[in-house]
Amino acid sequence: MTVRTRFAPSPTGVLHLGSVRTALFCWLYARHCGGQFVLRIEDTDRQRSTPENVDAIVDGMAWLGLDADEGPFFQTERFDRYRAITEQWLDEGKAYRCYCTKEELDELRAGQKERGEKMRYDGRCRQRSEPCKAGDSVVRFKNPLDGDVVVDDLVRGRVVFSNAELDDLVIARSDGTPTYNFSVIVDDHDMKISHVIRGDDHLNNTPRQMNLLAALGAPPPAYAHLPMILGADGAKLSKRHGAVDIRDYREQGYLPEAVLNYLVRLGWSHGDQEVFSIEEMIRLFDVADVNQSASSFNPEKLLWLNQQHIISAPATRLSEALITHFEQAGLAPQDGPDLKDLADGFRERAETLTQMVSNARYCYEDFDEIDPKGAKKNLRPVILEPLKAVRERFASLSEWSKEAIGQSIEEVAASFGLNMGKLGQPIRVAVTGGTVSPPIDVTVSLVGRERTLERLDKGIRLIEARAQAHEN
RNA sequence: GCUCCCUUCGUCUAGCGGUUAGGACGCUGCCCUCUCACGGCGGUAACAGGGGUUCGAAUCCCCUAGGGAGUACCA
Repeated sequence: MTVRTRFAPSPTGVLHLGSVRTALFCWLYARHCGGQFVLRIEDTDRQRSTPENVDAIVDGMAWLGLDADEGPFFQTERFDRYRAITEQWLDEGKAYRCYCTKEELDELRAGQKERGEKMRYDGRCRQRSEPCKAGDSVVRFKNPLDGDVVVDDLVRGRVVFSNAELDDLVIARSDGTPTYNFSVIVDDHDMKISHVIRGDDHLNNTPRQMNLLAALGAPPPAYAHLPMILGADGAKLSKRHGAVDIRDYREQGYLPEAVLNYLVRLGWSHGDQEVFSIEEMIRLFDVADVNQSASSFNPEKLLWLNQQHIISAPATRLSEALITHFEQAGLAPQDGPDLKDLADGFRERAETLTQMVSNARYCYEDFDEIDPKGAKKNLRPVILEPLKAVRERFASLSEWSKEAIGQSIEEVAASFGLNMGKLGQPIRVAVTGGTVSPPIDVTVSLVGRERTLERLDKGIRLIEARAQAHEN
């Protein structure tokens, strides 16, 4: 049997961390098994579905690299198919029209609630024989009255539901459109889905769907219900924690492989391993290894993983991802060093790509002012002559390389009886305007000769002015 | 209310009858060091509670508590 999984989001919201985790597990399992992954947009709720949300889903999946083998399919394009089955079931007596009004149903539920009973439709229209003329009607499925439905869940184990707990659910609204549980099973069957991998919140729907599938004469797929992801405070994932558009993570400088790596470790593990490449995830992941308890979103760990992936990513990969962040920062890559060199110089000190760009700003743009504290501490008269000497050495270097630069600094420092720290930090402050940067040889080489000389001159003038002010 | 699911350090997790309960994030001490990082070596901190079963329970069973989901003409 070939494994076919599907990710079936509803475009009533954007693609967020929770839905991405579900998508990831579906995708990984399909890839792991050499099967297919299909994307299906469940847009039967026409009031709340929007084209913007469809874009958010499709774009988000593309950024993450969660490519579908089939789809996206849209349920709104399959209404004829659902209607045909509804009609057939009506003919076969597997479903019936229900004319109950909203008021009638509210009253029914209120009474049940008062008596402490389970709130459920009592099937009062089941026996109605005459094609009751008046008003709107919905179509309800005749759920079996007794017996059990057994779900052999891949992560949950065996879960048994009693049909007595289930009621006759609506499968077609009064406007003729299908409802969720119904369209899902028709599609899963038509699309030959072998494994339904979805959020825990659907476990309760599963017995209903299995009954529906049985009415269709279709064997049920394998089910795997994933534990939910909660917010950092243990409450339901909301805008406060991470239920934001997944594309925001791209904007904030996260690498998709880091996001996926973070997510795969929520509910799944492989020994002590924390960092996984996409290939490793595919090779090692199995839905049977997923655990059963909900987990909380931890932004710090995501950040750490992002840095780990930044550190290990090929420079070309980073340079491509960096471009959009330059635009965001109002910087032009051609105004400074090659992005690959930049990435190599800065990768160890950036948790995000946006951080990297902001840390490297002085490589692409001049700064107005030197950090006052750094200047006060490092640009002092004692360092004036060494700085001048370094400036001259830099000016006469035949080759502008990290090695040549480093050697120059070392030699000048030695000739003045200084250690690296005494000379390196003043250079850093003069050249970057701040006290933090990559190793000084790397920094200087990235800033470039022209800028370095200008900035050293500026620093030298500053010290001279200071010395003079001191004398007066 | 009813049905279903879940419960190991603050967080993510390992564990699948016998372990000094392991790893990771975070926090923290030290080392490395031209700054900041990265990295290395340590530290902090957990089996929700109560009953069983067993020679022996984090591991198996039951109860309680807590958390979550569903109970729609939402998905």
